[in-house]
Amino acid sequence: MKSSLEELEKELKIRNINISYQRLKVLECLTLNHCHPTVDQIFTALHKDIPTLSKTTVYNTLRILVDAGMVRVITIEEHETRYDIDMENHGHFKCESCGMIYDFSIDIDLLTCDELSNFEVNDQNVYFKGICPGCLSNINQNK
Amino acid sequence: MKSSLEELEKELKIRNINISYQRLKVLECLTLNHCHPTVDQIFTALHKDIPTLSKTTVYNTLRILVDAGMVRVITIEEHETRYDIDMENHGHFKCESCGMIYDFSIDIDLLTCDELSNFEVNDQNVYFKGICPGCLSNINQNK
DNA sequence: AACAAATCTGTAATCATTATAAATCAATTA
DNA sequence: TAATTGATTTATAATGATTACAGATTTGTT
Repeated sequence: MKSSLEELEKELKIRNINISYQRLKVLECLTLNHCHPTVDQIFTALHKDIPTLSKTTVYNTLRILVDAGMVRVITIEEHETRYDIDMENHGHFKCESCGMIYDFSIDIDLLTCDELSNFEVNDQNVYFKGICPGCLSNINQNK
Repeated sequence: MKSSLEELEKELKIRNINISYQRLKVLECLTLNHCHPTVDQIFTALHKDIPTLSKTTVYNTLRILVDAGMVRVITIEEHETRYDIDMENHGHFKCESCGMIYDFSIDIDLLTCDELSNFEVNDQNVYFKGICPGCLSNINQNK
């Protein structure tokens, strides 16, 4: 897993994205916390280190990273856009009780769908919702 | 497939939703056009028959239907909420060229995911994006 | 140091959705 | 039929995330 600032710089250079402190920090934020943050969460996290940071910069940077294929957009819920630096194919589960988002692996069989054999598939998203084990046991304890 | 207004009335009664002309028409619109319409598309389609219709009513009705489990929300794209009356488990493919949304069947294997064995899964959405066969052939012809 | 190009910032504008309150409608009773 | 009650619909205003934009700042180059 790539994590150091130097490696992130390389990743940007490969994709012809100019380097800036803000861009590196947004990338670092996504890399360190694989928590699928929202724009607000990224902004709040970085604002401590970069008091002058503008939310517009966070939006702009994320658009650049998404367009370059380094980051994917997650829209499990209406009005809750999140960002994920893990481009490997995987599913997202959102707990409707605590709001936490979990990654899970998905079967390659899903990809080989006869019906779509004549389609060019560029992007795949699998979103589940429900209750996570932690919240399930809390609910049971309070009974 | 249920389609007549009478059958839609029954469906509403079963779920303890009071019947109104607007509610029936929204339901009918979703039933006749399995095109996963947006709020605007529903509003525009019904406005011809119901000139007094308010967009707020469309929003309110859809919320009631979704809460009752008769309709599901589709959020393939940010800022493009669509509604689907087909509650059977299936995937959605959106063509990035023509914007059309296609249904496709998904494998039951997807559901039996070991990692999520301790999770309570209440909702599953599979969203693909790419280019549909029609747009692919257009692109090839124009080469 | 000066210049040009890119990036960042802050504010204003946009647009879908939600909140709210008054108007309308439907059903019931007198 | 008229009055009453409750639910639904409507129109408008408010909200909030995102985008547009223009000026300020930074960076790299000569």
